[in-house]
Amino acid sequence: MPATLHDVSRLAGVSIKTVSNVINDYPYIRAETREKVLAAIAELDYTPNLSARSLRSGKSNVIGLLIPELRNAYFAELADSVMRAAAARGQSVLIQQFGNDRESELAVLRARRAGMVDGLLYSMLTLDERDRATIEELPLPTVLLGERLFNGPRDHVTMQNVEGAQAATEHLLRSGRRRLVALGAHPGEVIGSAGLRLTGYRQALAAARLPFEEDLVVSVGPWHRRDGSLAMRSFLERGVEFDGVVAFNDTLALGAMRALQDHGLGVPGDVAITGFDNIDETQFSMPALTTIDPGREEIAETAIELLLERIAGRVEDAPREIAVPFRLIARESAPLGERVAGV
Amino acid sequence: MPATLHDVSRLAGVSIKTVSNVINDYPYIRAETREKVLAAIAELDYTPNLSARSLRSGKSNVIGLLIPELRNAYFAELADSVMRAAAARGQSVLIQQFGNDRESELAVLRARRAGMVDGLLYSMLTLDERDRATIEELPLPTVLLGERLFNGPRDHVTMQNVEGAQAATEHLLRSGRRRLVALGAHPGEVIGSAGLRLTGYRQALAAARLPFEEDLVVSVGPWHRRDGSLAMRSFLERGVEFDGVVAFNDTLALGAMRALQDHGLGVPGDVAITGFDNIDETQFSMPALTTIDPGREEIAETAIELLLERIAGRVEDAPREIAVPFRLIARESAPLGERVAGV
DNA sequence: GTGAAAGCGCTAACAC
DNA sequence: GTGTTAGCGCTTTCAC
Repeated sequence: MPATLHDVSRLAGVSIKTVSNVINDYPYIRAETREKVLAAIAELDYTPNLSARSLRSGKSNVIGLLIPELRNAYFAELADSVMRAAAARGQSVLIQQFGNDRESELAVLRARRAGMVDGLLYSMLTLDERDRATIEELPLPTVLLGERLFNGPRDHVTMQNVEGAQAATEHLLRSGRRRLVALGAHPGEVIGSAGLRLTGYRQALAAARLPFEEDLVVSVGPWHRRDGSLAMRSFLERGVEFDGVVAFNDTLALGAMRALQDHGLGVPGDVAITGFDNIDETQFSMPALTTIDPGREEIAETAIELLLERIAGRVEDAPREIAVPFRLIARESAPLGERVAGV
Repeated sequence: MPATLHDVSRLAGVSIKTVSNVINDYPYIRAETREKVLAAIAELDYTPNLSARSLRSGKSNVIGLLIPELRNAYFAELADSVMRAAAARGQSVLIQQFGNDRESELAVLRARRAGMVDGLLYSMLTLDERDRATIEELPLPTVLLGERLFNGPRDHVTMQNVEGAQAATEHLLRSGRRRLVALGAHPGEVIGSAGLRLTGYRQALAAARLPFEEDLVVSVGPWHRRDGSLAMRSFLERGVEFDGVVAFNDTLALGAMRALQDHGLGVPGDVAITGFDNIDETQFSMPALTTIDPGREEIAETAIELLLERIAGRVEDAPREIAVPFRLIARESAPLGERVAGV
């Protein structure tokens, strides 16, 4: 049976209010009183009951993080960053995964954790414009992390998808590649990561006055390594000529790289390839992967910051949208300055 | 202002207890009453306040998961499995990372979340025998996942470190390799993962009547890809002959593989290599990594099960220790049946 | 500076 | 079957 404030106050010979004051660093307490209280706390090994505290105060200091799945390296690293940023501000993080389908994503949103969580960091995956109302009506302070629902109903911290993909594509073009596969498209999608990155790819081609060829666009559903690998394999069977790949994320790129090499193609000799996300692993792949660093740390910091402001009620104004700067990280899979002989 | 039980009861024209009964699926309620209550709940969009519920009931249905860090793929995948197992039983998971140093590990243990979490799943990293009392006195139901503190003070779900490492080593020996590097040792450690896996390695050598050579044991502190890569690089500089590597986890193996290939050595042609953990990525590395699958899913399921039993107070007996079965997964980096010409 | 007391929203005796 | 009520442990208003 854990000790309560009452136990402490009884042992210290003061009132419960005084104990509460000590715990909450209320400044005007006689030093001697504080000593007594602290001694009693130590003796009883007292810890405040957090349920009671949050029932009374209306704050739990817990933030919910809604992501597709942790076994996806990007989200694991994002969660890691979010938890560090949260911990630095005295907040805990309750993670909820919703997988890859719309139904469970909606289910997780519906399952409200009133009183258990003060706010939500939500990385959208499958929801879109028709779910705008759902997002708008979430009963908790919420900051969005995905890329859908622009001019959205909520604060939104985004990475620069279009610009990043454009930079990756331009990087390949600059090194002399001309026939670039876009790997990871989601047909019909416009404002999701896939749609935006495809836009960046197209913009880079247009700026270079190169034609956009449907033939070079490869659709891939989930962006896992296996999917990248399989998609590239079947693309190779089609016999379409190409000398570069703009993969829409790192795991796709790593999977594709594997398929290329299995097929006897050298990277970057025959085919140069870029990824997107800068997950840890890209530094250590063979070859090391050129990628776009979307600023994960900064996204996490900013999102937590915005959310805590909303929770504190410090801002009442319209939703804010913050685009975090990206960086192109040139590594071996698509070195800079290289010029290809063939093709 | 969210609706409360009172609001619902008022609107439905029944008492608060009746509403509570409906919510908690108390069986003996007139259908008509239940209808009225459900209608009121829907109209007010009522959700139970979880802080209040857990203050009152003493249960939060939240489980704490203490792990070193989520950016480590093994722990991300473990967390994923734990969260799925927990979700299937109506539990949420609050993850706390403590990094790689003893001090923050102790700090996380000390920071008790009384009332916020019903129990702990704790994957020990740096603590050892001298911390036995600390573990023993944790004020919450706790199930251990790491490998230290055998015959420990708590329920413990372990992977078969010794047996797994022995199987990996035997696998290499069976394919004709004779000079096997043990990669990832922690000098002086006995009952941690590194110590146990080294024991497995030694046992396999002994069983094959091969000498144990200190020269072939490579120490690596944290088991990240980079560390594996660097350690292998400096080992290569020493010029010691070898034809196989038993890496103590997958990321070490992947890093080492990279260093080997950079050095012009073929895998598995010149050097065969095995990992440990069976992280997703091992299927897609180049070459695909032979590894030990420690049974992550089953570990998660079992650990949650034991923990919930403890929380429910269904068991009062001595701590249980459960070793989950492992599997060797032979892939390209160390194929079975292969016989090497050289060396 | 410190104490008394109300009440956050819920569950569960207990009464009827 | 349903209602009344005490109280989980805390914060906070208001006295003094």
